Amino acid sequence: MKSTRDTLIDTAIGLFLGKGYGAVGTAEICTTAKVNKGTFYHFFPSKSDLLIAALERYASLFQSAFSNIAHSDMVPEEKLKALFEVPEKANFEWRQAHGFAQGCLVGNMALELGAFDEPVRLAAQKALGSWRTAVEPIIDQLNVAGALTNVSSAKGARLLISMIQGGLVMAKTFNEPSYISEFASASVAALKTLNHSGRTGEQLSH
Amino acid sequence: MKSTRDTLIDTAIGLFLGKGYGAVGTAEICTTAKVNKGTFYHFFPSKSDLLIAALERYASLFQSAFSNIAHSDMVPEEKLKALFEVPEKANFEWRQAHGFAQGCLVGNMALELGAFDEPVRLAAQKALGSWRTAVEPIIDQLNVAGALTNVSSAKGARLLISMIQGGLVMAKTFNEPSYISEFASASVAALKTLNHSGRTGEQLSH
DNA sequence: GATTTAACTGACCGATCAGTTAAGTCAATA
DNA sequence: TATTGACTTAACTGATCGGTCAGTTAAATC
Repeated sequence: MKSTRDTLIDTAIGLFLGKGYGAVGTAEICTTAKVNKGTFYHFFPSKSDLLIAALERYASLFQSAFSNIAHSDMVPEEKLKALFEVPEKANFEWRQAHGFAQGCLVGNMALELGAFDEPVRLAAQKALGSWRTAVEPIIDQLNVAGALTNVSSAKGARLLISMIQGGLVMAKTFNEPSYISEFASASVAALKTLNHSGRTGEQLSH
Repeated sequence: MKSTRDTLIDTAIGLFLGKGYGAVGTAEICTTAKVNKGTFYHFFPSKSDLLIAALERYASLFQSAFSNIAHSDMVPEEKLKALFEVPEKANFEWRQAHGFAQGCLVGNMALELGAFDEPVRLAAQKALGSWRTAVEPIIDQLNVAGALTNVSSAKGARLLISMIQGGLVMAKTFNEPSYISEFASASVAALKTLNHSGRTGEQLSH
């Protein structure tokens, strides 16, 4: 049996994904999770703190998925495609169940609250950072395989996360999840433009 | 002297950009615009309708900027870079004034409300569509110049809008506007992967 | 100068908001 | 058996929400 705290977090992930933060009240969270108001505030000092816990769990879910891909036995180019397909699959399933694309909790919350709720912005920043880190090994593998030349793994991974987030915005706006991976195969060519021809061992500036 | 209606729209653009939709009340909009509650509802049937008017104005502002670039005398590759620099400049200026990156009203609202407020989602969809259309001539110019081979202008332009939106998510999350155009120069290479080698005059499938 | 119209006023409404309070349940421990 | 403290309950608070409404003002129209 899932703990009450975990139930609240999972309920929050679902509701915030579906209706955003502002449009979901604590009362709705409680009735959905079948928990009383006081129980909510026993576990979380505020609605905002629940959101941060939700962001952390959501982030670790996708971090695992990205990390599994990075350390799988696919060839690096296949890994890139698989990366884009993780959120795309989630959005297709969500649309099947709810009628619309969900986007990504981290991107959604960052755009809704990031400008004035600093703890939330930092949680989103940490989430995207963790995803970037999970993806970095793939850039290194492409460097080793010769597909790339000494591309900064941080910058290369950031390009991938940025492209995925761009696709998520398009997917949610057009209610079309396939926009997420539409340009997955274009990402390799984009990465190649980041090629760095400095001496081996030299500190990268990016 | 700006009309009361226009004042409300401009005020809404600023407030919704800064704090999102849910976190801004009609009372705050009215006091900021120095307008009474009743006056607000004389011009707009609801808060949501004001948002849609704000989205339309915001969209046309950037549509003009993109269109001007497309029809300027720059070489096509310079135009691509200039495209990314429009929102980047806006975000730098906003951060200078308010301490944080604003993102983009269209992307922000699409992610916050797009899942359950269909008119807003459609307004955002229309906005992104108008930007895509404004950008399409650049793809055609790259085709003519030989930098691209028969790339679908719709798909190419969508790649650009998608990459810009991705950069905007990164910029707002990390409060770092330079992330918007970080991969502008990588976009040409990405566009080239869309090259289509079908017979001339053949209907493109995308 | 009578009438109509759009612009505008500000008090007001019920609903809902996030969050609080205090009483009680119950399993683990002493 | 007594005590403890994590957990749960449900009624409650003051503030704020989006939106309404009866009425005022001033300029245009006849």
